[in-house]
Amino acid sequence: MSNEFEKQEMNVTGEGFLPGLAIDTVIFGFHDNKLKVLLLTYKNTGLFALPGGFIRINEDVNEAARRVLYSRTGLIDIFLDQFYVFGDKSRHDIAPLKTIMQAREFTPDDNHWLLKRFVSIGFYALVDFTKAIPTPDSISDSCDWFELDDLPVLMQDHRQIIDKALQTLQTNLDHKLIGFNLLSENFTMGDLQSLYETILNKKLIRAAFQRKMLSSGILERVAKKWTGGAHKAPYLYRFMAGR
Amino acid sequence: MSNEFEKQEMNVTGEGFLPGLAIDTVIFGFHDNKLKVLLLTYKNTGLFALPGGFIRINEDVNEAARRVLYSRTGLIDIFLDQFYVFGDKSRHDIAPLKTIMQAREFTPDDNHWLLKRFVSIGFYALVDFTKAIPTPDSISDSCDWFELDDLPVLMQDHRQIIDKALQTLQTNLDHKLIGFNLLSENFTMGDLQSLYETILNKKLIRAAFQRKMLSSGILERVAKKWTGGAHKAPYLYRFMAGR
DNA sequence: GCAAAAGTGTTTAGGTTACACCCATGG
DNA sequence: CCATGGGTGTAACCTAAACACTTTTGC
Repeated sequence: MSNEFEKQEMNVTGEGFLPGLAIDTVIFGFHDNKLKVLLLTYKNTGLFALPGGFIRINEDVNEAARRVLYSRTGLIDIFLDQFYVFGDKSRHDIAPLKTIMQAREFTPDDNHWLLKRFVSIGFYALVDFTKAIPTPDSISDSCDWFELDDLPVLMQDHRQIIDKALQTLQTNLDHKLIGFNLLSENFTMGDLQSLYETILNKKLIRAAFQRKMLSSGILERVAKKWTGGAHKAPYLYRFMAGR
Repeated sequence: MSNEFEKQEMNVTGEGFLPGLAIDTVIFGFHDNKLKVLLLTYKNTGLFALPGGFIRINEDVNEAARRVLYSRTGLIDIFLDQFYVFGDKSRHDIAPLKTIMQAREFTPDDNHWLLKRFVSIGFYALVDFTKAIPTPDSISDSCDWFELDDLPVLMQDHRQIIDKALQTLQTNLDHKLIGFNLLSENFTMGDLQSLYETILNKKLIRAAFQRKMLSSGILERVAKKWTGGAHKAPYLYRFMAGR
């Protein structure tokens, strides 16, 4: 179903899309106690990039971002938010784009629409790592998770976009209580704490963390317990639907 | 000096500007214990709008916003921040634009660049009311302060833009300590408190407010005192340069 | 039994609220 | 001298930090 979009993304005129405007999404996942982001890889070029896309003529900007998120992960109803517009003229850098196109046997004209200056609206998304199905787009070879503290060199200003997204996530984590979106439906308090510790990059006090979370009233204790380790079985918690 | 821009803003092709992309600025001021915003007025049309503008081909988006702010107020080095991108397709509403143009004896073609769909980047600015010199742009008749709780009907989605800007201001007021930008260089604690009360729309406890502000360490007490009322002379405070 | 992780109780510290009191000033 | 607004002191209150203790489980 996304074939139709993808064909359009590669068309020669850029017709059907708002000109000069793009979306870049920083898709965060959490696995093995590591924060990860989803990157597109271009195998024959050594280039890495954030998933992104363009806005269709008859589409809301936020809708376009959801479409990008869906087509890279297969997920809907996911936490997704704008965080910044990247609009410096200095970000205009056509070399990597030319490389990518040429690696696909396509030599673009110098005023090909993709080589024009773009202003990009940055979005960040929080997804359940186990549920996302990374899917490359029409001009990339693969789409994979990369650890946030072990990122490859990224094209254009995509590294700054990730940094700014992480900052936003850090400042909103407490305030908006959005961490759950990175975990599976049921999780232990330990899972949640190590998620927080990873995002904020600092140790938290176990007892204090537990009480703060419980007193916030948004966690529901699921009666079931865990099976596994050589220690007391932790409760499982769930984000309460009733806000 | 802004003549050059303004001529361009009215040109027929939109040449020199990024297509389909605009800036809208919510410029906040504070006077007589009222929060105000700067609006452009179109006298022969009954239309009101936020100051806005376009981004020049060779200009950063944030630069463009500073240029708009400068050309409407004469102010530089002002608090100015992005807060949201308004990109719904439903905001495309050409009727008011046609009205404005026709009121200026200009009947645009239906595919005039100004009548195309625009995505707008919302900025909010905090200015010293006494220092700003409201200045209309080339297509408006005047530029004036309006009380936030007594706004006229605004064109397109500008009312929603203001509402979202106010929300952003409210949530950032404590966190980022940006209130000072709305006052003159020196102010009393009472001034600051009534500013906070106006923005947050609730009464604050005097003693608690004073201590919180003083303990934040960003206020410097200026030795001079106030002349005036039938009561103890309050200290004047100043925002500390040393962050 | 012991180590490890989980859950909770208790004490302490720091910040906020509420209330009180004194200060300065103009009428 | 008193009403008014400004500044600070004090105690009550609440939340968070620090620490301790108990529970559960696999080895």
